Amino acid sequence: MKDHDAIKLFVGQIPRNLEESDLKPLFEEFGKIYELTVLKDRFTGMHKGCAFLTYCARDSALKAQSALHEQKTLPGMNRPIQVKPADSEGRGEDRKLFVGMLGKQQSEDDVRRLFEPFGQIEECTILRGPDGASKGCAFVKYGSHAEAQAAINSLHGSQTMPGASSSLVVKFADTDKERTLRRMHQMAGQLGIFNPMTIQFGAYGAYTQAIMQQQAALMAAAQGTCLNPMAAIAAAQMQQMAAFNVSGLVAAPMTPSSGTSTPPGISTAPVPSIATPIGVNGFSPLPPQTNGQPASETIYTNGIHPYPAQSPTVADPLQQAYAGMQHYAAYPAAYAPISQAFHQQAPIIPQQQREGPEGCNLFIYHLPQEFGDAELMQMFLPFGNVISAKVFVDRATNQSKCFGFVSFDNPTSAQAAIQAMNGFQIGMKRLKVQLKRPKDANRPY
DNA sequence: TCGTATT
Repeated sequence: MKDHDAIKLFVGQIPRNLEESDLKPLFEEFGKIYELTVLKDRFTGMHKGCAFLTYCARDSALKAQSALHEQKTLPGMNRPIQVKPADSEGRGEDRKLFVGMLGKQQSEDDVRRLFEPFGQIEECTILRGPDGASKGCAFVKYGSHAEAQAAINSLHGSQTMPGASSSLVVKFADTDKERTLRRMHQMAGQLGIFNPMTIQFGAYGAYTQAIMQQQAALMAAAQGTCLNPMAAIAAAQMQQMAAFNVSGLVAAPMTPSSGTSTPPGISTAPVPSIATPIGVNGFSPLPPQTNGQPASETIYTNGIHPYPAQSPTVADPLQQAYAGMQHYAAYPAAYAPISQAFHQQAPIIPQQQREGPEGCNLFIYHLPQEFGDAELMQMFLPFGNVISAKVFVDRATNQSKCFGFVSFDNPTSAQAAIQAMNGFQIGMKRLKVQLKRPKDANRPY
């Protein structure tokens, strides 16, 4: 039915209105298709904009890749179609071996001779330092996974090379992903990033700062437009609260039981309170509401507001902002268990809609590294009804790329958000908030 | 630095 060495292709940048039957003709011209599957969300059935494609013949896949990959843009897409081997195919890593515990004086030829009996060697590289001295290890790539496996079976631990401290190591080389992960862990070790305490405080700190400054921006806007004594009073009150909150949050110990012998914030003891919502669910770090105001409901549905749209009036953002501030002020560790339970029950509602109407979609750059979709949403909620908030994430590292999109359901909210948030300082950076580039409307049919 | 999605 299909070649034993067939390649499964990943196809990206597919318009979400195209199904298998629409795509088939496009790909069939390169050969007989064995399987073509559009990826769908497992719960909602939502089209993910990509597909897997396997031809019966390996050659067809290669032809399709070279003819289509980055070569052609499907209607309605901004970027060219992607056609390349799926991640599951590995990047040749499944036939590449890492060889350790070689003798320092062994050459590439020596290693080749050792590995030749098990198959066709495509690549053989000794790892060397800057001075050219062997590091005692190498990469050997075979033509197939089976050959590589045979080499492992026969050679791993089979002998000890002169000058090596233990027997020969022969294993599959790390995949790119494994390498990246390893690097991340190394960096994390140096920076202490993966200490749960640190990452939570990092997120919370930046988030708090963003909220505080956001309040200031909102108040400035309110004062500027209203010239109303009440606004001035409200502003003064909120500034006071901001000061209170900052000191309360950052300086106070987070739990009564932690840190008797370590300073607050550096404790390595388990911290069940604030840590859990962010770390486990990626939810907003805001605590449960205590005052009956609606501003924080969104938090518990992972940023999706379960109620009809808030009106984008001046009063509404202020009210919400105010409610948010009270949460910070009032948040004690005692809320932790409630907060935790609440978060665990929060429904996961996948975002159905990504993009709003023209003029409603914002592009945001210079986001703090630790901001996720939820924080982005939270930050723009005061300006109107947020349809979606998406932070771009590097797929290999799961790290934010520090930019994202926010979509409102109306242009007025979008403009208000630009007014208030563009140039907004967070840490060392200033947010860049602008309308998303409109996708090219005048494409020749 | 412009909606990236890998069963």
